[in-house]
Amino acid sequence: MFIQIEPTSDIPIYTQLANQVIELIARGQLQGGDTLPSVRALASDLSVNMHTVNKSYHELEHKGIIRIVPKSGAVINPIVQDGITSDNRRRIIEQIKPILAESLVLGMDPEEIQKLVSSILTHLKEE
Amino acid sequence: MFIQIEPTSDIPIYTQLANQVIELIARGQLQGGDTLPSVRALASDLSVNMHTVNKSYHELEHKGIIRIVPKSGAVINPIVQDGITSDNRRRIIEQIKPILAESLVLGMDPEEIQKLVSSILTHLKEE
DNA sequence: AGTTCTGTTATACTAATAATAGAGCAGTTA
DNA sequence: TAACTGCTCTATTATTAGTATAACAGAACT
Repeated sequence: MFIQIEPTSDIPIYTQLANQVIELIARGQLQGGDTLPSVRALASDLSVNMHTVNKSYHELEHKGIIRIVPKSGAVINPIVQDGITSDNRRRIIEQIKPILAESLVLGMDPEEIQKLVSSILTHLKEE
Repeated sequence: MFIQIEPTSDIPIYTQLANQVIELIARGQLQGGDTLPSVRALASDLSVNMHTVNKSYHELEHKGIIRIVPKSGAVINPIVQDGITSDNRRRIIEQIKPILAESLVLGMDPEEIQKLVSSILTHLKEE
């Protein structure tokens, strides 16, 4: 588990943690069926409070990315093959639209944005 | 000014406001040189506190999208033609990467994501 | 000139969130 | 059995979001 937290960031710790877990899954370094460390173990590892890790795991569960088995552990769900939920799709659009609008206003043209997205996607897929 | 605030949203009011101004600019409904309403006027219009609007304007100024002329008003900067700042580009990447990773993990393939981005971009440019 | 409007600043308060801390419960696992 | 697990409860601290009111000084307008 290669996770690094920046305590001084303006991004909440539990969000940083959830994002990095998602990236690890996208990269294939974590796969469906793999288990995440226990909240206590990871908290100790990152020098962070147990409840912060717990909140992060529940956020991942709420997004449908892991499932938490009480008294046992957190397991990563296999990547869905039959497309994305319409709910999740709506959430993605709501998140990405303001960023795309900002990119346009800051002087990027649509082609440049497409290239940037493509570059990030391939960079995520590879190691 | 067609701006609508959802007070119950989990997105802060000043962020909602800044995002909608950015979208208006991206759509061309607001152009470089146009002035934004005074903080008091817009606050009264949206039934929101003056300081909330003020914070929103300063966020837009910090992003380089408007400039605030003290004792006068807030003016929209012309869209930069000679590309985006490397700083702004880095900020965009940091914001968009976790969303793209989440899209992948939730079952979208890269082509589908590209199409979605393209669709949002054209939808922003029109009307 | 004088009034109004402007962004700005300061202070104060409430509510919600982020993060930490410690204790305990009950089921799982070795 | 003993250690570990997620979970819950309570508590505290710090920060943020939003509202509220007041005052200042420059700009704009009549």
